[in-house]
Amino acid sequence: MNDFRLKVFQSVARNLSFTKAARELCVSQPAITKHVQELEAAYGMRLFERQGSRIALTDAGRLLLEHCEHILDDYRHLEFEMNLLRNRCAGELRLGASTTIAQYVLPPVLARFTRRFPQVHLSLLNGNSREVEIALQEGRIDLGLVEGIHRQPGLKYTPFLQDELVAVVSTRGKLRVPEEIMPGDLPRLPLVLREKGSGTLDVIGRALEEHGIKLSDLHVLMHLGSTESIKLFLEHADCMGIVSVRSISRELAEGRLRVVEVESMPMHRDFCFVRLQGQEGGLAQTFELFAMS
Amino acid sequence: MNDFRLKVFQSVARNLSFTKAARELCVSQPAITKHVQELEAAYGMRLFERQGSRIALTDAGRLLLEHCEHILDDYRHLEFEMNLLRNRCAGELRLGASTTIAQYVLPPVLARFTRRFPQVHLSLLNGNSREVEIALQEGRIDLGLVEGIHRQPGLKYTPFLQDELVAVVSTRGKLRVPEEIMPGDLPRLPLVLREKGSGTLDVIGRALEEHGIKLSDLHVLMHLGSTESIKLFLEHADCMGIVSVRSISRELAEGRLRVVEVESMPMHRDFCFVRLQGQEGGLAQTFELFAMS
DNA sequence: TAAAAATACTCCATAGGTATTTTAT
DNA sequence: ATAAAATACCTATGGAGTATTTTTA
Repeated sequence: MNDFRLKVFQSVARNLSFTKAARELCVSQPAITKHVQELEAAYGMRLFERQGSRIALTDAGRLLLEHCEHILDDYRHLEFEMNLLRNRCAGELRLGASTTIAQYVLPPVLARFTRRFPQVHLSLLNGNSREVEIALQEGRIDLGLVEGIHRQPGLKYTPFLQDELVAVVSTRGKLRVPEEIMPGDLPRLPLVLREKGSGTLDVIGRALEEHGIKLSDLHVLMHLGSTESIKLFLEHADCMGIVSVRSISRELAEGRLRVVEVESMPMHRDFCFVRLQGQEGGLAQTFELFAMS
Repeated sequence: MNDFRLKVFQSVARNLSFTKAARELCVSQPAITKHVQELEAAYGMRLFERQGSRIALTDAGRLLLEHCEHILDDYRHLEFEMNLLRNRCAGELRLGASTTIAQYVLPPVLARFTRRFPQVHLSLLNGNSREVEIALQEGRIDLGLVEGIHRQPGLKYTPFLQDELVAVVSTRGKLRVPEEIMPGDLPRLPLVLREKGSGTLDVIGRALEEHGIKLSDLHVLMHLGSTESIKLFLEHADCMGIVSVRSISRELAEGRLRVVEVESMPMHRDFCFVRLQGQEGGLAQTFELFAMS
């Protein structure tokens, strides 16, 4: 058995898609197929029910997934502790992250990290995915956190978290929008989105394309440079925004915003760590493993 | 990472010898060296202190060993449960085991197994290693347990337990023997050993050879056909026996026998499972995994 | 000098890729 | 017709072997 094979299985099981797993793990789809087939051969049982393109876990698959999570956790702990032993866990760690991650994901992680490793001096560069990758290549940062869409050669990506963009409206405005809408309804609605060049708009663009809609078809009232601006704007205007779920947990909890489901148009993205290829170990890896647990 | 690599490391760490690990896992010694080197490269740290031929675990090695045991346990559980899911866990399982194993190791395991799987009908064939292997090849048994010395082609061995032969004398006899003796002292002592052709005598023979002593140099009072006979004989005669530690736990606890250490002459042997190659899965594997946990 | 580990080399199995076909919606 | 999974085929790397050298007790 080999741990990458387990990671492949885990990814397929979580995404319920060979293709998505391939994207997430940066390998080809046939490679995924083969790994799963090898596993199925090894255990002499099917792990997925293939009903055409729909796949579902079998009992054996569910059992494997449980153990899988456990074993992969163990591996992570092992890596982490070996890393602690190797490094002196002091010095500087220069991070770079794209906007959503830097604003909504990292703060609690950074707090936890500095509490655990007070000797490490952290810095955080803010920029879009491209800028973060360039900073990495120029040696201005040690570890990047980006939306893993465009894979640059020479960089090594490892999956971190999943993110979902959702349409939201104010609960107090006068805009009449049902709980669920169809992608075709979007062009008729007044929208506030992030600016061109942002990862967020990219994801929206690609999701629309799947339904034959172009960004230019939309009725975009305004492009704003940050999610915070959009959220605040929404509370004072009768329009709809599309933002990361991770940015609106408080607003949802307090009932100031509500999600409008766009039927069969998931706006999914993966957050990844990025490092220079061959830069194994060191504080960067310590941080990665710490953030994952 | 790959689980066989971890098994290699575990075996080296337990035996504190690359060569012994190679024997235990049925691979060449250079293969072991390479695996350890790969691990050391991966973690960027030495796992073993090499003081010439003596090796010892480093801090990193100790840490890895801990995690290793844990991860390999997980793998075993996984295999076991996948096995339960695949098999109906009923039917017949025909075991074969060589004497020491059948008498001193298996009984509690068999009891535990039938409690857990009452639907399985167990049978146990008794014989020396060679006989067990022949029974396997002739399809008369499904799984063998032998002293893994002579590797037959077409059979697949997996390590089970380690065993040690020790010299013992009665605590009540008149034989004067110090706590520790040298191998050279053995020919002068009256001995009771197992019969020719037994695995036990084989091991003793090879251990003696290491010190340039032949079996025929010994003063063997008697060759007996079972360990039980030897133990009972010792309690009524002033001589020394050489038997498996696994056979004398009660006698040691009750103070009827005592161990005489033979300086720098370990009489070590590995117990292995044996199966026909390509006979993966099934009740045999269920039993193997059950016995290991 | 003998025993253990390391190195050198050769060979094959496997993992990964691209291109293509099959299948189900 | 389209999108996902499976298959075919090729290549390169890594793991295993044998033979040999190095090291140290």
